[in-house]
Amino acid sequence: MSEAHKEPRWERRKQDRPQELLAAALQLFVERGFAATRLEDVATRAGVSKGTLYLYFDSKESLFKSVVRSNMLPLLDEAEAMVDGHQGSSAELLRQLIMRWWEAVAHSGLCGITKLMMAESGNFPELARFYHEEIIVRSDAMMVRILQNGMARGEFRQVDAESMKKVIIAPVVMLMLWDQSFGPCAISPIDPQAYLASLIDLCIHGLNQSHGPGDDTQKSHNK
Amino acid sequence: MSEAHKEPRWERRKQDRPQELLAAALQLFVERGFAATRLEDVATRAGVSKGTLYLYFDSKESLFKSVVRSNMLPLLDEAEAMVDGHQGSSAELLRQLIMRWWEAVAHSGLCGITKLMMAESGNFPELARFYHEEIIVRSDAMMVRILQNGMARGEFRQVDAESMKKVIIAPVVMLMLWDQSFGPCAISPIDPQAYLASLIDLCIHGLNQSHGPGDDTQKSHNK
Amino acid sequence: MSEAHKEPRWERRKQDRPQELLAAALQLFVERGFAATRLEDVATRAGVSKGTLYLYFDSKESLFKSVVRSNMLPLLDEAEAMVDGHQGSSAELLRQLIMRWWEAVAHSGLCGITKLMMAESGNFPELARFYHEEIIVRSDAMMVRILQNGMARGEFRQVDAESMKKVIIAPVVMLMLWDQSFGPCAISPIDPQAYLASLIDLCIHGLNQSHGPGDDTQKSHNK
Amino acid sequence: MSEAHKEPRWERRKQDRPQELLAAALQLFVERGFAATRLEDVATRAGVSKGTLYLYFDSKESLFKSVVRSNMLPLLDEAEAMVDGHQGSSAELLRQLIMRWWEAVAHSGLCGITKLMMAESGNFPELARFYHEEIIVRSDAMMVRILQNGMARGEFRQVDAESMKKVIIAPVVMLMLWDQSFGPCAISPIDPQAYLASLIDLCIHGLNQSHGPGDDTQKSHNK
DNA sequence: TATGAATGAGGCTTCATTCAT
DNA sequence: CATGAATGAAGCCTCATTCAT
Repeated sequence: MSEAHKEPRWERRKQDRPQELLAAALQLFVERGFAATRLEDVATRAGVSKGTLYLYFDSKESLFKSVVRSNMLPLLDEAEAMVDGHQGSSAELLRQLIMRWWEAVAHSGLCGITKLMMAESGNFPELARFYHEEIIVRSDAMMVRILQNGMARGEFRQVDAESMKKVIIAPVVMLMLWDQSFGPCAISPIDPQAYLASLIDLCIHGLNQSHGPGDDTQKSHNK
Repeated sequence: MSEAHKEPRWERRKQDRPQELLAAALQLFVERGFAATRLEDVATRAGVSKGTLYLYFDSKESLFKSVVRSNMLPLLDEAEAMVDGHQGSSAELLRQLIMRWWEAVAHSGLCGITKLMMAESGNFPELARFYHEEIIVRSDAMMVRILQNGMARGEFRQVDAESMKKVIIAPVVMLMLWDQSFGPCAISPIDPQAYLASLIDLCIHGLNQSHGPGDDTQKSHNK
Repeated sequence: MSEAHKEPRWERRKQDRPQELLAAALQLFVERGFAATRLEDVATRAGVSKGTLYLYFDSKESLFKSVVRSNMLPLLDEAEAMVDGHQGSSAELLRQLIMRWWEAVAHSGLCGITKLMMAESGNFPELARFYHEEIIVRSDAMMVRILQNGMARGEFRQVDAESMKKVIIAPVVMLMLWDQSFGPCAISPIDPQAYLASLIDLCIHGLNQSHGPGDDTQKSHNK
Repeated sequence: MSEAHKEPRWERRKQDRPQELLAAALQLFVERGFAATRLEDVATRAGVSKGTLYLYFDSKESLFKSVVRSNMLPLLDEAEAMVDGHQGSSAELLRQLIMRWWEAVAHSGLCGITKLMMAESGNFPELARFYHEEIIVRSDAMMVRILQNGMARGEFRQVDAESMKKVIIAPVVMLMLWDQSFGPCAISPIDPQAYLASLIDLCIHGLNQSHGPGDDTQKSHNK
C-alpha cells in the first residue's frame, strides 16, 4: 500500500513503451510506407495515446529513423558471428549462411525494414547512407569473404567475387521483399524452402571447381 | 503546299500532354513514393498548371495507375517476342534475354516502376494484383519455358524450374531496384555489365548438364 | 451556294442562344441552387461550349440575375391584366385568379424562380429587393385590391386585408414550392386541383359575409 | 469540499462543442445555403479552428445532416404532445396549435431549417426523404387528426381533410420562410401576430359548421 | 462567333504536433 | 507520465474565368 514499490506489471509496461511503439511503427511503416502511416494508428496499435508518442520520439521522422536503426544492427551482428565461427567446406558454409540467415530474418522485422529502406531511401538520404554502410556493406563483405576463401582453398573456381557476391545475395533479398510486397496477392505463393534449395543448388553447381570435359559452351560467353 | 495545312506546334503539344504528365509523374512517384509526391510538382515538371492535370486524369490514384500500366506492358510484349523468336541454344537464349532485358529496361521507366510497385503494393491491392498478373506471372512463365526447354533438349540438368525461375530472375530485379534506391548513395557503384556477366556465368555453370565424375557435392544438400 | 443568305436554321439558332442558355440555367439553378450549379453543365445542356456562355453573359452572377429577371416580369403582367379585366363577383374573381394563376404558372419557370429566390435571397440582396418589389409587392397589391373591393361591395366581411392577403397567397406559393422541393420525394403527391379547390373553399367560406340563411354563394363553386 | 473535484470551465466547454458547432452551422447554412457556407466560417463562429470541426463531424455533409436532424425532432415531439393532451373545442385546438407552434419555432432554428431543406432537398435526396417522413408527414397527420376530429364532433363542416391540411399548414410554413428570405428586405415587414390572427380567423370562419344563428364561439378568438 | 485547353484561387479534408489538464 | 482536445499548415480537387486559335 505504500508507494515504495509499485505494481511490477505496470512498471514493466512503462519500460517497454518505446519498444512497443517501435514495434507498432515498424509494422505500419512496412505495410503502408512512411508518408501513409499515421502516428495515431501507431499509438493506437501500441495501446497508448497520440500524445504519449511524443514523450519518446521527437517527430515522425525521428521515430522512423529509430525504427530502422533499432531493427538492423542486432541481426547483422548475429550473422557475422556465424560466419566467423564456421568450420567446414565453403559450400557448406554458404548453404548454412543462407539457410540460417533466412531463419533468423524470416519472422523478424528485417524483411520489412529492407522493403522500407528500398521505398524510402529517396526521401531519407542520410538514413539510406547509414543503412548502406551498416547493413549492405557488411553483408557484402561477408559474402565476399566466403567466396574468396572458397577460391583460395580450391573449392570454388575463379569468379569475380565483387560482382558475384551481389548476384548471390540478390535472391535472398528478393525473398525478403516478396513477403512484404506481392506475397499477399500471389496466387501460388513462394515456398521459401524450395526456393532457397534452388538457390543453393545453383550456387554450388555454379561455383563448383571441377567440371568434366566438354563443357566448352560457356567459354564463349565468358569472353 | 508546305504551309497549306499548317501543323501548329501547339497542336502537337496538346496531343502530348498525357505523355508528358505520365513521364513527369513517373519520375516523381519513383523518386518520392506515391504519398510524398505532390500533384503540383508533377504538373510543374510537365510544364503545366495543377488544374491541367485533371483534364487528363481523374485523380492522383488514377494518374498513378496510368503510370504503372502505360510503362509496363510494352516491355513485356517485347521480351516475350524475343523468347518466341529465338533460335539457338538455351544457354544463349538465357544470356540474350538477360542482357537485352537490361538494355531495354535500363533507360526506361521500368526500373522505377518495379521499385514503385514494391513500395506501394500494400496501398493499392488492386493495382498490385494487376501488376502481379500482367508482369510477374508473365515474366515467370517466360523463364520457366526457357528452363524446361533447356532440360527437354538435354542442355540443362534437371532442376526444379518453378523455384529456379524466381532465383534467376531475382538478381535482375535487384539490379533494377538498386538503381532506384541505394545506387545513388553507394560508394562503389555496381557495374551492371560485370554484375550481369556474373549472373549469366553462375547460371550457365549452375545449370550445365555435363559434369565430370565425382560431382558428389549435391548429395550433401539433400542430406 | 453564294454566301448572301446562310442556312436559316443556323441563323435562328444563333439568335436563340441566349434564350437556350437562360432556359438551361434556370433548370439547373432551380434544381441545385446557385453555388452547386456548374457553368459547364449549363453550357452542355444548352448545347454549346463553356466559352460560348461568356459571349452572352459576363459572369455566373450575371447569368443568374438574367435568369431571374427574364423569367419574372412577363408572368406578372399577364396576371395583372387578368385582374384588371375581370367582371363578376369578388368570390368568382378570387376563384378565377387562383385557378388561372396556377394554370399559367404551373409549367412555367416561375415555380422554380420562386424557390430559387427563396434559397438565394440571402446571397443576392440586391436581386432579392428587385424580386420583392417587382413580384411580391405587385402580387400582394393584386390580392389586396380583390379583398378590399369585395369588402366594399359587401360581398366579403370585414377582415384585415393587409394580413389576409398574405395568408391567402401563401398556399398558392407553397404549391409552387412543393413542386420544386419535396414533390419528387413525396409518396402521396399533392393533387393541385383538389388542393386549390380546398383553398378556394376555405377562402370563400371564410370570407363570406352572410352567415345567416341564404348564403347561396357557395353553390356556384360546386357548380 | 468546494474545490475538491473542481468542475473546470474547460470541461464544460468540451461537452458543448458539438452544440456550439451545430448552432454556428445552422446560422450560416440558413444564411448562405449549403454550398456557399465555408467550414472555416462555421468553425470561427463557434470559436474553434477548422480542424476541430472534424473531431465532431465527419464531413461538411455530415454536419449538414446533423444540423437538420438535431433541430427538427424535438419540436415535432412537443407539438404532437400538445395535440394529444388537448382538451376543449377543435377550433381552440387549432388556434392554440398554430400560435404555440409559432412561438416555439420563431426563435428556434426551425424556421431556417425549413428554408434550408426547401433549398437543398434537390442536393440531398436522402436527407429530403428523411425530412419528409419525419417532419412533413407527421405535421400533416397532426393537422388531419384535428380536422377529422372536428368534423366527427360536428364542430367543423365536412371538408376534404387531405387537401385542407396542406392549405392550412401552408401559411404557417410561409411565415417561417418569409423570415428567412424576403423578410429582411421587405419595406413593410409582416406582423406575425396579425398574420396568424388572420389565418386563424379565416380557418375558423371557413371551417365553421353552423351558419345559422348562435355560432358565437369564434367571436372570442377574434378579440 | 465558337471552341476547349489552360489557369489558379479557393474550399474540403487530413494529420503531425502542441499543450492544458 | 499520460491524455486527447485543439491547432493550422499543406495537399487534393473543383470550377469560374480567360484566351489562342
